[in-house]
Amino acid sequence: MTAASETPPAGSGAPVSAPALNAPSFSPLYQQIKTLILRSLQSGEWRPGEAIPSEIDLAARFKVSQGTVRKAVDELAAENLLLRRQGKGTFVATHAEEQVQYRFLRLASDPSTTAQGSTQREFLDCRRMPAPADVAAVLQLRPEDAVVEVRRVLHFSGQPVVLDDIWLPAPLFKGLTAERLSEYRGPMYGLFESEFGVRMIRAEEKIRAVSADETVAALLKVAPGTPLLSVERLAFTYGDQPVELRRGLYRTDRHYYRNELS
Amino acid sequence: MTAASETPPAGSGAPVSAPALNAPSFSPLYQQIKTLILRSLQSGEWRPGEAIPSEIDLAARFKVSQGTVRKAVDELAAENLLLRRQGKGTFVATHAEEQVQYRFLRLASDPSTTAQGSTQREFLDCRRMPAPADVAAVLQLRPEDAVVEVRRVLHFSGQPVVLDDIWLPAPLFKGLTAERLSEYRGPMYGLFESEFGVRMIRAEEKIRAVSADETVAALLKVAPGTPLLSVERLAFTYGDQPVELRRGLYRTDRHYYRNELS
DNA sequence: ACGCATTTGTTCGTATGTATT
DNA sequence: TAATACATACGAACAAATGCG
Repeated sequence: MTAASETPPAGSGAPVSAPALNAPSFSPLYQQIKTLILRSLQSGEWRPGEAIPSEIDLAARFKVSQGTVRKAVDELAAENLLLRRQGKGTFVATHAEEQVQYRFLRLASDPSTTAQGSTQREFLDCRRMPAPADVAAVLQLRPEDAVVEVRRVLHFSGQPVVLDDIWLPAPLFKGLTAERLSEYRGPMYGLFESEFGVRMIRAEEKIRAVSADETVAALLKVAPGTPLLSVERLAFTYGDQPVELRRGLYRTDRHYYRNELS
Repeated sequence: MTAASETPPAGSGAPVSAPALNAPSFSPLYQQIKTLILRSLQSGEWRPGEAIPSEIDLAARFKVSQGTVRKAVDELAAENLLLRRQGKGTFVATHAEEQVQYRFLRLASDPSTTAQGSTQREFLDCRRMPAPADVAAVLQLRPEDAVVEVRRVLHFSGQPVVLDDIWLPAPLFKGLTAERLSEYRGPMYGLFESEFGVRMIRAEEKIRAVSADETVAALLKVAPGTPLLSVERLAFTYGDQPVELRRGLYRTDRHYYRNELS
């Protein structure tokens, strides 16, 4: 991998990679710059919510043109890792201090019913334990590794709507307690960012329909057997590293999961 | 709306819009070009699967630089309306002849079970009828307007998995019959493109969990009361015009609805 | 209130690289 | 090999939004 800072291209559009090798590991300059920016994000050089250096500064730093930096930043912004604001700068994406809370929550409320009342969070449990086999598998842990297990309920307009069971690799979240979760104002991923330095940048969800069992029914205040949406989310940080497994059960009598296709 | 072909910008970056009006209807050049390309797509000047003119040709036609055309095309490609292929050209997106069939179907199969067997479609019904009130509302029709109602079942590896009820504005789909649907090889939206000139470019889905009633249970071969995924899709053509309402019920015992968050 | 500096956004032009036919 | 088309990269200038003095 030819570092751009090592081999500044000569005035014209000279190729950057070693021309000897015919193919396997070539990538355009802007992709290399993108990787370097990503590395700085991952290393914590710039923190969530902060501005990164201006395009001109980055161009000088990497010894490339502003346009090349621009294309790299464009892609990172398209992936929601960066946020561009004209006249102000380019900022590291964050789950905290965001206009719309819950960047990853795709729940919307029925128009016929409640006009988005307040949202409360209720933490039922937060304990350290050995990873269950299935959890360990998807989080790429060994079975004996410890995880933090969290159970919580989200209420909208006073009604329980979401029951979440969450598993996190314990080493990354030392000191996480129900108290800290309850005290924190704002989304859980915001807490993870600021207190534990773990940034969720992407997630995959698998959605199914299931029946409420007795326990779940009591927590969500529905009749046993009520159909619920099962949302299994695997969330990733930089480098496609899975750092959270979340199994959610959603009441969909007054809410629905919205999705856009294109 | 200042047409770019009317007022070619002077050598430097001169403003294009009438400077008298202080605000409401200004847009960057590339956005105007994007609108013009969109108009040509909508008018059918280029058909799905076909190549549009080269960037250089478009630049000459609209009297702008290649870079400006490029930015317009980039956005249309990002919205999946166009498809760029290096060395070959830029093509109008299509639902037919696509590597992955069913561009809009987010169903994936459990790894533990079947290795993606063949998919069969079974059309149970296709009739013309007055639009039900709720259907008319979301399709922006008057209650007396006619719609085509289609009911079908999708089978994967021989098992019924999806039951779809579909409503289409009848005037746009004259001559649509169960026979034509059955005969056509490939996705339904491919048929709509080639036979009726209706192109689905975007859709919104609302997902809930529901119980199978007697009728549905029989069709999907599950026990009554089985939880099913309810997927209500509203599909749009150019200009954000809704042209299809689809209510799907998915068995999620061997499949799941997958979604990516970022 | 005004203007200035900073930063991203837009637009042009040119040249070269890579993929396809 | 040559022609064509998209992809990358540079440079330059001006526009628009923001914040500060």
